[in-house]
Amino acid sequence: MIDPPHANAYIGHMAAHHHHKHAGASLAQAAEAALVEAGEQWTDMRSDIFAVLATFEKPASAYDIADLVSQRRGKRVAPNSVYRILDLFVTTNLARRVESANAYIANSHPGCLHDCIFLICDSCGTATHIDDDALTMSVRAAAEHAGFAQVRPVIEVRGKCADCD
Amino acid sequence: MIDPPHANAYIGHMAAHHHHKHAGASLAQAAEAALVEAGEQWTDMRSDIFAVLATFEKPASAYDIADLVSQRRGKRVAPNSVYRILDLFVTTNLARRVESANAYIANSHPGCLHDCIFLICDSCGTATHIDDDALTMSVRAAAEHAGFAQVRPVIEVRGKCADCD
DNA sequence: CGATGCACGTTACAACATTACATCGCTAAA
DNA sequence: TTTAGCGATGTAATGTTGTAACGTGCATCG
Repeated sequence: MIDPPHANAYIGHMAAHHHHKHAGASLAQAAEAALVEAGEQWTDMRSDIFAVLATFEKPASAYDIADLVSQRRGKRVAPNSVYRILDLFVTTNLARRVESANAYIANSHPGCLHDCIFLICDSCGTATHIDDDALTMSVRAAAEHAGFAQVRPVIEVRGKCADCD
Repeated sequence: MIDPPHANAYIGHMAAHHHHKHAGASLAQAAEAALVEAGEQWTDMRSDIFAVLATFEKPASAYDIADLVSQRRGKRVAPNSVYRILDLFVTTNLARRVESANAYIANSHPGCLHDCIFLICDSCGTATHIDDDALTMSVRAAAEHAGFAQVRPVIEVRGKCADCD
């Protein structure tokens, strides 16, 4: 089976659902709601860490966050504590880990669960994300076809963004 | 535009070209040829590092490799040196970096250039890879559609392999 | 009141990665 | 033949990312 050369052209699928993209206070509120919904507490520490994470344009390392949260609280917060909470955020879908950057980024629509595709600029480091469920579902399907279960796709694209190009 | 529910089903594309999958000595030979082809030298050190890398079933960390190469040579080889050579291997397509594992894996068909999809088992750590050019081209296209250039897709799927499932 | 559970603190350490500079061996120009 | 240059590797130090083990404070509930 051979695909014709044009078979791979990008079609521009859009997800079948619509997102309410949050920002600022609205985002924090949505995050709190999602975390409580998951049966977890919205503590001061978690709130601070989420707030700091949300201020970043680029994926933030746990250490970046630890530094800023330390400043904000006037007291050293160990990376350790930050990792614990970041892990919680990732499992509850409030944040994502960007594997190719060893860093984290706030989910701008928490509570809305699906795979996403990150585009990370090698020059300026900013990350944007695409939602293309057709594509991510195909990746999942390919993995399952190969006998994998409980799959968690990691789809990231490194390159030059439109600004840095 | 809304995709019908079945639109994401996995179709099972195969690449339009055929690979000669190398193993053992044949693989080392192919690697040497590819490196020389790229205008680089095939030194003893590079040969040893490639050989060690190729023995791994699972993605190998630079430190894993450093340890084994040190044994093999009876003399400490610093991680540093290993990283240098791994970087070279990655840029010349003799090896791939598995971002979600901070580790490297030999390319079983060096000289054959295309994106690949890794499946990494969370239980046993083994990695297999899928070639699905339709899928990877779609990812590239999606990124380019978003204004990215010089794109380098990182597509990995974490999960449970058929054996560990 | 005491027991339990959870969030967070503290310390130490392990794992991954880079930087700067030194040395060695080869080759090409003087 | 010397020596200047260059690529590959060695050495040492350091930076960054991630985890483990264990302690403390605080709320809730019997």
